[in-house]
Amino acid sequence: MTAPDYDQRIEHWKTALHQNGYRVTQPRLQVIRILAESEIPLTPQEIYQLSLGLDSPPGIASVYRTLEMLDDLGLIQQIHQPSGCHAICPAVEGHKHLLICTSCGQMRVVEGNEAVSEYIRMIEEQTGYQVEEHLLQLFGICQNCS
Amino acid sequence: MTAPDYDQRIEHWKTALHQNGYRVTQPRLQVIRILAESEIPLTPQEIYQLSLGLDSPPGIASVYRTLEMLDDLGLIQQIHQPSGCHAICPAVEGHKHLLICTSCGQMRVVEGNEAVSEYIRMIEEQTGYQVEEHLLQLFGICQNCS
DNA sequence: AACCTTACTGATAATAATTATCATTATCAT
DNA sequence: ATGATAATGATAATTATTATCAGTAAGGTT
Repeated sequence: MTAPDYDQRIEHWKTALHQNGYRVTQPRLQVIRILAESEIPLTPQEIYQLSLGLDSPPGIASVYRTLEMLDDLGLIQQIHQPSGCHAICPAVEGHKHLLICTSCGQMRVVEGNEAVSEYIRMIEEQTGYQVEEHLLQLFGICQNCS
Repeated sequence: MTAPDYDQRIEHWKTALHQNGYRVTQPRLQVIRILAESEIPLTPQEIYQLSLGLDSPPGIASVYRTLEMLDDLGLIQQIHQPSGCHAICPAVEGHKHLLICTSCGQMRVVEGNEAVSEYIRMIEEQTGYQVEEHLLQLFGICQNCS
């Protein structure tokens, strides 16, 4: 993610806090910066460990509280990896999916596709289910690592 | 899942244990039966709770040990739900996906599709990633619940 | 710019989930 | 039936997450 994108995301998140009646506090900003800056998904514990390098780092409880708030606002999402399930990254909006390198962990957002939507509609017809949500994540080796 | 399928799966799993040098013990069989029998994904703790209804139920440690073994053998897989990430079900082989009812939890296996494979190949070309694995799970409301 | 309300914080206790330890037991090849 | 040993149960240790509460800081108001 380039610098302007990065700053823009942070501004967007700060605005979202404001508009929802949350205060923009130092601990929250520290967690937000770590998340927005990272190119790989992070666990709550990893975020906490990274924060320890900062001046007056947040307590572990505030890390969890901030993540819960960001999740309520839909600003982050969980990554579900074969190796573990509590890594977190900025939420992917709309019809997009995550592509994650199993070697270096780098993540990349890719566009969804009409073919996938079509597949889901077909499954709905076949099964009678109303599909409300889908989880599609791709794992592989990125160009750097191969 | 019909009764013959159920028995067949248990026989298959027992054979797999044998062929990989694992002993077919009572605690393992108890966990295997609970998993094969269930129509919904179960957490380790739920499996343990269910086992308490049996004669001489396995210890919690054996439940975890059995799940680790079954996972190593590729016989089970984890379900990644928005609400939590440690539910377990028998592994889906080949190009199939899981469809899970967010109301009653019932799961159903659906066939994959050439369109999905095509989408993944397109992403590979666009990004230079070699996609080795993908996670596609659909969540919705089943016919019974709607 | 100082004040005031109260949402938020850090420290830590409590809870829950998972893993490690080890003496005893049960599996299964012989 | 026997013996080697993989596996077990009980429980301690570890790790992750959530709850509690007195003190603090954000930010609207004056």
